[in-house]
Amino acid sequence: MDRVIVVCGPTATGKTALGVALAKALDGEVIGADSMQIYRGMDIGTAKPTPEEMEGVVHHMIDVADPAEDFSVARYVDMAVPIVEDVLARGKRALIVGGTGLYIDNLLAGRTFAAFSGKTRRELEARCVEQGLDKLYEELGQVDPRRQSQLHPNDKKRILRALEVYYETGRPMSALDAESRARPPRFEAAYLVLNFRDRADLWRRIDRRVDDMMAAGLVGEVRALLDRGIPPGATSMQAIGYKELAAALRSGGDFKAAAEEVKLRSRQYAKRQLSWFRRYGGAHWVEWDKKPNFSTALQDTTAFLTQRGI
RNA sequence: GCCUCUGUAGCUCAGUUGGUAGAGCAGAGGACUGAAAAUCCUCGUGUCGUUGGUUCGAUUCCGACCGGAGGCA
Repeated sequence: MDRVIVVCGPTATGKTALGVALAKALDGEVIGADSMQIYRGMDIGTAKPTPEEMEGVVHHMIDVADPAEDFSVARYVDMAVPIVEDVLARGKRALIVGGTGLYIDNLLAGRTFAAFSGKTRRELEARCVEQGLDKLYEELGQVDPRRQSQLHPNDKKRILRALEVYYETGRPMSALDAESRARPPRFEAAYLVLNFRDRADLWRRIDRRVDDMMAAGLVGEVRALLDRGIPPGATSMQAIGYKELAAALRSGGDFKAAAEEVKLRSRQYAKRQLSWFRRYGGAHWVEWDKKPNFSTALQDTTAFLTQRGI
């Protein structure tokens, strides 16, 4: 079984830098696991690694989609699996680096995805407006009671998705899930989770990073996207930093207030990421004290990986 | 200086015809297998500004005082 190294953690904890340091130390390549860094032209707001920050380490799964197209976990897995396989086949270490837990989990799990048209989802959206979510929740109870029982009646997004999967594949989503769970994972992984010991330090780091992004011209980056006609409903425009500034640009509003909003949303996002990563059993946590110390972290993490036979 | 309004959860406020109070936001925790930087769920005791008075009982009524806002001078 091929072993892969996952470097994850909430936003602004230094995943990029540690990933690069580990890649250099272990002769590895980085495979990004970030749902927003995949979009071209979204650099500042996604804290995408610059060529200098990459320090010559090969990075995959960054800048692989246009902000106008809708990306998804399915496409991520389709693209990333062959890349990881290729990296390993060349005898290199594969470092999965990013903060999108869903992408990480699906890359490692044995799940495969059929292509969807998008038509079914649009129809379901329309029906949801006409008939109401309750009706669709009921309908899900008919076609996939097991999935329905896992979902809260208010969880519109997942209810629609479950129905979409059923109508597109002809099979209940819960059955597909069960199959993928039963399958062995594609890659065995060692998990490194980065965090700050004191939450206040993480908050400070996030605030400062947003200020830096504003100073680096985030507003201009968002304006360029809007000028290109990227619709507000695009998946890429769900990104924190982009949706708030796009709203401010449209209303001729206050960028300072928008930046504060971005800080707030980023903190809330970091909290959600933590609750995802806390589930990873056997993960090695790197907890920064005040600020990251990459040289000790490098020693510490390589020792952990060696001990795990990686 | 006088008059009016106002002071309730970290913030913005609601409310109690006198029996010690509740929303939104923030915060905390959780979920999460085809949009995920998305989406969803759970969690609300705070000298009701301070201090006297009336009352069996006051955050609620009355007085004084201390903040804040506005008006008149």
